[in-house]
This record gives sequence, C-alpha cells and structure tokens, in this order.
Amino acid sequence: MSVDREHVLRSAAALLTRKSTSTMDEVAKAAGISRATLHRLFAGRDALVRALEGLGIEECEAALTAARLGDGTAQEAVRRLVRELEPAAGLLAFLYTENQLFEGEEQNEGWARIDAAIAALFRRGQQSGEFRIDLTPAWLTEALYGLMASGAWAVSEGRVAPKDFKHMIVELLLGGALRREES
Amino acid sequence: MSVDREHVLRSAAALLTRKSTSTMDEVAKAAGISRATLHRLFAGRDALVRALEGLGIEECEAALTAARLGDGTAQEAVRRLVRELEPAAGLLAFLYTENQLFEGEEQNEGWARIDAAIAALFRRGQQSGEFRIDLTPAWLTEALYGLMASGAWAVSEGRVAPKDFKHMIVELLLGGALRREES
DNA sequence: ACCATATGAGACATCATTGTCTCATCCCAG
DNA sequence: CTGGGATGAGACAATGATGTCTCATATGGT
Repeated sequence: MSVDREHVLRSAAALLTRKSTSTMDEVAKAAGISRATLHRLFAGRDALVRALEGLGIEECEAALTAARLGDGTAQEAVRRLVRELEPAAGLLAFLYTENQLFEGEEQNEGWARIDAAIAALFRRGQQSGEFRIDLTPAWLTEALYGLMASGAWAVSEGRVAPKDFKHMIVELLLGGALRREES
Repeated sequence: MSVDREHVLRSAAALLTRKSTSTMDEVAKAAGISRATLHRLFAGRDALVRALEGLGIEECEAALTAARLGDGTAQEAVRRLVRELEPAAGLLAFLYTENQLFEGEEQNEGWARIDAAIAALFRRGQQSGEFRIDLTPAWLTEALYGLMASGAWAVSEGRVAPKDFKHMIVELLLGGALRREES
C-alpha cells in the first residue's frame, strides 16, 4: 500500500532533470501518484529538493567508493569515477544548476566532502606527474561537474549518443581536443 | 530623461547570472529604476528574457566575427574565440541553463547559426589534423558552452580567479588534464 | 469478511509574482 | 518660467503554485 518513496524520488529526479521548474503537480503525475500523497511524502517543494540533494550526495559518495579513487593511476581513477557517476549525471545536472540559486546560503557539507575527495584525486595526479599543474584541482573538479551536466543535456536532447557519454566526457577532460602525438 | 535601455539590459544580465530566478522587482531595483519603467521598456518577463537572448546572440556573433574563426590554425581560432567570448560568459551561462527549460519549443535560429559556426571550426580542426576525430564537433561545441558556464560560476563564487578564466577554459578544452609529453 | 490505513480527488485559503492602472512629481526643452 | 513627457510610487486584479484540509474509495493484513 505504501508508496515507494524511492521510486517517487527517482521519477522526480528524471522529470526535474528535463524541466527544472516542474510543479509539484507535474512531479506527482510523473510519479503516478496524487499531489496529496506527494505532500505526505515530502513536506513541500523545498523538502523534495533537499531529499533529491540527499539522494544525489548518496549516489556521489557511492560512486566515489566504487571508483576507489586511491587505486592505480589518477587517470584510471578518473575514468572509473566518470563511469560510476554516469547513472547520476542527470540528477547531478539538476542539482548543479539548482545550487546556483542559493546565493549566500551555506551549501550542504556533503558536497564539500565530495568536492574535496575529487579535488584530492586531481591533486594526486598532479603530484604523480600525470596531470598538468597549471589547472587547479578546484577548477578540474568544477569542470568535471560542468562537463557531466553538459553531457547529460546533450544526451537528453539527442546531440550525443548515450553510449558515447562516458567516452566524450573522460576523453575531453583528460586529453582535450588536441590530437596527441602518437607516443 | 529616457532610461538607458542598454544599461538596464546589462544589469539584468548581471543579476540573472547570479540568481536566475530574480523577480521583475529585483531586476528593476538592480537597474536603479522602478518596476513601472521596467515594464515600459520590456512588455513582460518573457520580453526581457528574449531581449537578453537577443543581446547574447549579438555578443556571440560579434565574438565570432572578432575571432576570425577561419584564420590561422583551428587551435589559435579557439583561443581567440574564448577570449572574445569571455565578457559575455555570465550572460551565456544564464541563457544556457534558461534554454534547458524550453522543452520542445523551437530555439532561436541565431543560436543555430552560432552553433554551426563553432562546430564548423572544430570540424576544420579535425580535417586539418589538429583535433582528434573521436570527439564530435557537436560535443566539442556543447563542452565549450558547459565549460564557459562552469567557469563563469566558479569565478563568481571565488573558486577561480577572474584572470585565470580564459586560460583554464582554453587549456582544458584543448589540452585536457593530462600532462603532455614535452614534444 | 472486516477493519485499519493509505490513497486519490478535489475544495480552499494563502502567497508571491505578474501585468495594468492611476496619479503625483520631476526634469528638460522651448 | 512653463508645459509636456518621462519617471516613481503604489494600488489593484489576475494568475499560478503551494500548502492544508476533508471525504470517499481502494487496498492490504488479520
């Protein structure tokens, strides 16, 4: 009888990824429940967004764990990270832009931890000599988010094939557009 | 006596870049005029956004012209393009996310022209052998927008120094994070 | 079969924003 | 100095979304 809260969260994420201004009514319809039930599950729109933020943080942290950022070369770790992050890309894109709205407000500490872990990975790559040192870890982290969001939108609008998502992001982030010498 | 429409547009762009959900009242205050006058200049919020879109398109096309995309190597052209685009980065970031809201609607043909010109530049770089061919021109174009938006936000939140904006974007887009062999 | 509970449908007040209007005031041109 | 147009301040209704409520219905467990 009880509605699957997880399912509601997932479909809300999917809808809000496509149209970030969807109303509670649209979110409810998309989940196949009534607005009343949606309000019983989440006290309001803010609560829903915060729940989505929690879900996003959970998925990111799961991805960080699964990617074992400390293992192997930093380059390999980045590839694993993007692979693990891919299923959450749409949600991340939504939350990424949503965060731009919070002008001064403190951001969830979960994001700070995630940012720090990813920045640490890039720093490790710099210290090992794999990554260039003229691009700061903070910027590389930001760029990873930005490329994930761009990739998610490009896929959802058919400009990039879903199967190419990971390749496009990882290759651009690591290798850039320039053709490399065959070394 | 007559209010400087251009100035209003600029300050609206600056405000909406930071907080994309600002109300007409906030936009008016930011421009130093009353809401009544703002409504006299722009029939409504839609008209304001469309005017901003027009401004963004103008600035992009001016940047495309100034960057002379056909001259020299494609790499040099990309560098010039980012440099010319930098002053409009905040506005572009706003419009980029704003466009995600228009689900099915036709997008302004101006963007299609701009997209085509940038994609053509990347294609030229591929044909000349400068750029790798496994990243599609459409994706490289999308990634350029995404990195510009990420860069604009990172600067506005103090995570990246304004003077590094161009370098961070161009270097990541062209060269990627990996350290290159000293060739 | 029965009861408890969850759900759906919808009414309702509230709230913020928008768009329109009026009117007083200001400022520049003549 | 004066008249006319532009502006600012604010009132007002309309709109759309939200949050709360009630009640009928459906569903699931006992």
